[in-house]
Amino acid sequence: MKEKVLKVLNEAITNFGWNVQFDVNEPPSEIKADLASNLPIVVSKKYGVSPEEVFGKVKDYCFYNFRDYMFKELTFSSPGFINIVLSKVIFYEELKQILIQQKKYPKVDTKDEKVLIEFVSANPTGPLHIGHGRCAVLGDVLGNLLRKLGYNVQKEYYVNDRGRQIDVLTASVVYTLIEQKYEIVDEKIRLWSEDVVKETKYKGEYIKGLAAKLQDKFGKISESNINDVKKFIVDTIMGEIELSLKKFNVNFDNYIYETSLYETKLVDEINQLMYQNKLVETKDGAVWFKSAELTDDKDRVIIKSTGEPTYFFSDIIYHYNKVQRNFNWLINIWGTDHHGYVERLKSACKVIFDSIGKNVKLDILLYQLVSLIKGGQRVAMSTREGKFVTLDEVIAEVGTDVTRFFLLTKSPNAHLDFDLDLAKEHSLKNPVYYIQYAHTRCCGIIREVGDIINVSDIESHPEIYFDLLENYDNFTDEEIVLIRKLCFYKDTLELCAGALSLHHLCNYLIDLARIFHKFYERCRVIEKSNVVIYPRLLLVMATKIIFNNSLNILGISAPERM
RNA sequence: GUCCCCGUAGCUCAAUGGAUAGAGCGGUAGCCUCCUAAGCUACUGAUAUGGGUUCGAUUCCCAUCGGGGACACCA
Repeated sequence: MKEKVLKVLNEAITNFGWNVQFDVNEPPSEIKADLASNLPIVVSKKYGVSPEEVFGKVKDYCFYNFRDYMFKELTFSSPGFINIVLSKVIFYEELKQILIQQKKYPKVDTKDEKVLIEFVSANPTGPLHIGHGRCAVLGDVLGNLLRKLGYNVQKEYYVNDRGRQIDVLTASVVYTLIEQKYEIVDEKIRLWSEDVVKETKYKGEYIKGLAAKLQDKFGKISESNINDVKKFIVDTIMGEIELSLKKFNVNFDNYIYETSLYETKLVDEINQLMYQNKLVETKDGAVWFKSAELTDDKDRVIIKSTGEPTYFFSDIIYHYNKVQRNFNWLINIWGTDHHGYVERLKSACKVIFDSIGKNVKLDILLYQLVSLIKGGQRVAMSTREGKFVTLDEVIAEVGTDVTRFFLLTKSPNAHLDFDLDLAKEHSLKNPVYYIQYAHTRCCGIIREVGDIINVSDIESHPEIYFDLLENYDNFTDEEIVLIRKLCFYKDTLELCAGALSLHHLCNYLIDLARIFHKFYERCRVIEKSNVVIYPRLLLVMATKIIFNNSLNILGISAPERM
């Protein structure tokens, strides 16, 4: 809707030789217009023409070319806004598309970009907690949205299954086993694990569970099978993580393991690229990436003096690997605790992608961490210390729909306090139920109407009934507000895609639900004499479609009854 | 010390530089002979502080105060 108006207004100013950036937005509620634009004042500023004059010219142009089809009324308000009342034709046009396309609405052109969204990627060292949940839902829903808007999207989880943390994890589990059954572990491994846990170890309850499983699976643990033990521990934890994600209705297309990157030729290729382009140097027995020459404040190690690659090196390989798979829009979703790492990776990727002549967009989306409040106290979460409330526990307490919605309504940039007690108490009064209830009311009406007329007829051939809509002249305020809101659905999706955040859609839905509940109170579809008012029925059907489609993007259920 | 995010109603959060700052929860008072009252209506109530830029600032800039986070040959 906005897009169409924007296009016409742009055409108008181009016609007069002006070229400016301006907005088209919904005006404040006290202004009786569908859309408003700051175009007059913006042009006035740049070209020294009075806003009134700009308005006059634009109005004439719009009315001459698009009256009836698009504009009903254009008015000026100071200091330089143009208020737009749209013709009902354009609203009906959109409404018809909703009814015809149904689940497929809004149909869009296929986009060229091949998108890879990498998110969660929590280290396989323990269960997911609520912070991972936020990341999971942000990525999952962003993927759904971009898919809906015509992009080819893959959702990927990157598993860091090597490095020191895996050693510490393995040692922690083995050490726990030693405490219970000393003789199961060979001396060499015993000494190794005791040495590692002296410094740091994982302390959660789940470590004991893993130790028990280890005993069942291996019987005896020695140097010869320690790598299998590591793999078993990682696989077991990843199995749990995948289960949690599934319960949370988060779906990944692919899991990629860090170790698998080292089994390919990528490492040699990257090394060659780096040396060829003089991006690295050897110093103190380690290999350094010369990032200080880029945007970093100092150089960074990629191969330690022990010969072990660092996480940074793995990440360079991983991103190279993404591009090798022909993705050209990479979106990473990270916790804000990684913000210092953003520029480093971006600049490294840029030089490497440039050197192989690939044009790739890399967006790194940071979300603020979630603080869990329990008993009025902030709970510091630490996987290593075993202090956390798992995602599973939260879901069990308040449910998937409520948790997802709670995590999505807030802008990723906002700190988030998840008060577990409050969430439990409020789960029955959650806004998500307000939205779902509006949907069930749509279903209820359609069900009742079904007793009087054949509804599936209308659903399969809505175009036959459009005349009834167009010839219905006495729409009430509630109906007009509802129609307008439905027609702005697509704009909301575009807004979310532009901002890479779905909270706008959540707010839109709360708004739509309120508008629909009001409509429900004021505008009966079935009159007492069992007469069905068709235009209203079509509105209800369109509303139901919008609720369904958007809840589907959010991964939240749309129940028929509650 | 350097860097990043945030500070809006009693609480949890909205508001791509726009017009009289919006919701939900809570509180107060009403509304079911009628498509589910998990609803509707009315009232209640907020931009941390001080400057600046702008026709216009919750939004941008500077300072102050407060909260969270990051600054490894960890991942």
